[in-house]
Amino acid sequence: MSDTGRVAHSLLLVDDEPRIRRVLRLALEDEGYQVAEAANGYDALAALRREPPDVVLLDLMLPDRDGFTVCREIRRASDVPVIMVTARTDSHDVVAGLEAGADDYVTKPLVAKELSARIRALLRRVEPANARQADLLEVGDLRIDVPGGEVTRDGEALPLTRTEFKLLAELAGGEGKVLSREQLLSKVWGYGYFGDSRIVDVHIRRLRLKIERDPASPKHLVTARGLGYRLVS
Amino acid sequence: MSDTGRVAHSLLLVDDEPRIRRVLRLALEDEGYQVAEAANGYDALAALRREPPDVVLLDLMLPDRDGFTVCREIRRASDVPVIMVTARTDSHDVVAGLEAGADDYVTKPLVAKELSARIRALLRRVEPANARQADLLEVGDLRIDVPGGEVTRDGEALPLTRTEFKLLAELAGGEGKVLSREQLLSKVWGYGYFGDSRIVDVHIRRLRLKIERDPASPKHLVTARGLGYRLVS
DNA sequence: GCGAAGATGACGGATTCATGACGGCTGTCA
DNA sequence: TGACAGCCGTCATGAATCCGTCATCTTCGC
Repeated sequence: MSDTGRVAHSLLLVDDEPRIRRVLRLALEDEGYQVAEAANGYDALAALRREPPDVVLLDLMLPDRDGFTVCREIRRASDVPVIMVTARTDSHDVVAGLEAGADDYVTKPLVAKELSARIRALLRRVEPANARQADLLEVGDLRIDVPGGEVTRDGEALPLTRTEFKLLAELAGGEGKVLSREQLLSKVWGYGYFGDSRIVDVHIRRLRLKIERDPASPKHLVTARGLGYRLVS
Repeated sequence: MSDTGRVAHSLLLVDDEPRIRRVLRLALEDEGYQVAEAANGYDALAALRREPPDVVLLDLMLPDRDGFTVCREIRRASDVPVIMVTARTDSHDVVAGLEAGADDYVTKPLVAKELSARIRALLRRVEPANARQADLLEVGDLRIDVPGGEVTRDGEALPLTRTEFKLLAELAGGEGKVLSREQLLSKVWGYGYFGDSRIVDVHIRRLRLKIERDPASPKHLVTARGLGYRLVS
């Protein structure tokens, strides 16, 4: 899979103590997360509506209503992953928190690395379900269905080979930017490839024969002389 | 994989201490789970292969290899939910366990109710993904009745064997996506199948002979050369 | 017009898949 | 229990096609 363009995961940190929020925020940002904050249940629900995060970290003791209730209210409208973060270690609270719909329950004082690992574990479980839709690229009149391994024009499938497809998908992911032969080689052929970089030219040509209406004067798959190739709409 | 919708969830309990296994088993059966046991990593992997449970409870200290390794080996072939259950409370171990692919990490001595709640929370997260397989799939003129184990065309039942049916159902569930031989092997033949992946080709062919009007030029069960197969309408 | 970079067409080796055949295993039925 | 049919995994073979390389031609920028 191409790790290209991986954005930082976003967290919503719900806790009434500014000092704890600050500590946690710094630690989590350090782990590479993008952190938003809320000081009470009301703000949390508002923030959730406004901009759904990837994971919610929810303290149990909040000024307006307790964390269990907030969690249940979140669940009424959303499947967002929720981790309870609280000082209450009693087993009954753990059960109550999980029953309220939380995915995990960790107790303060907490170790940032552990919290981060739990967030990652949860994301690992949740991500695939979310990623299900994203992979449809469109360039000009081409539709590139990455998981389907298929390119269509006017609903008609184009018979691309594996290498051609990977090459096209890579160029399409570059959003019109010029990609050098070396970049394409390493992404499509893999890092260990030591052959002639002219191989790119040949496959570019084969691609053009299939996706360009007039392969002799390409409109989409354009040469950037001395630099590489790029795909434009 | 719950072929069986509303039957009790099954757990695989991996721990080398018979006493602990007994206590846990009783507690978990009390909570309504169906519990299988394994005393070491080797047995665990074998049991997993034989009959995949809904959740694996994995002790860290095993006689043959440590739980981290076992977990990684499980992950190499399966997405089954794993909860580490261990006496080691050190935060480094928690992180290592989660990094090895576990979904949760709980420490002994443990409270049955809490463990049960964590299992439920995990299942809640995982089930929808499994349940996504609709009961009745339609592809082209085929109707695939998954729980009924039957495929009909024009109201007429096609005599598929078990393997053929599972293969077809898996492909139909993929919604036109390309599924690699490895994916199909692990889903249809199950975790840990080590035979030749050409077995997929052979069954694809047998399927084609039964579902395609012209098996020599398949319209539905299409080859994605170098990638795998996919089912299109 | 010249040199460099890219385009083009052809070719043989290497992959990859389709196909048919075979033997072992299992469950069934007498 | 023994015969039998059906299913499954393995294999050998042959065909399709994909891929990397090369030689040559064309185009572009100066």
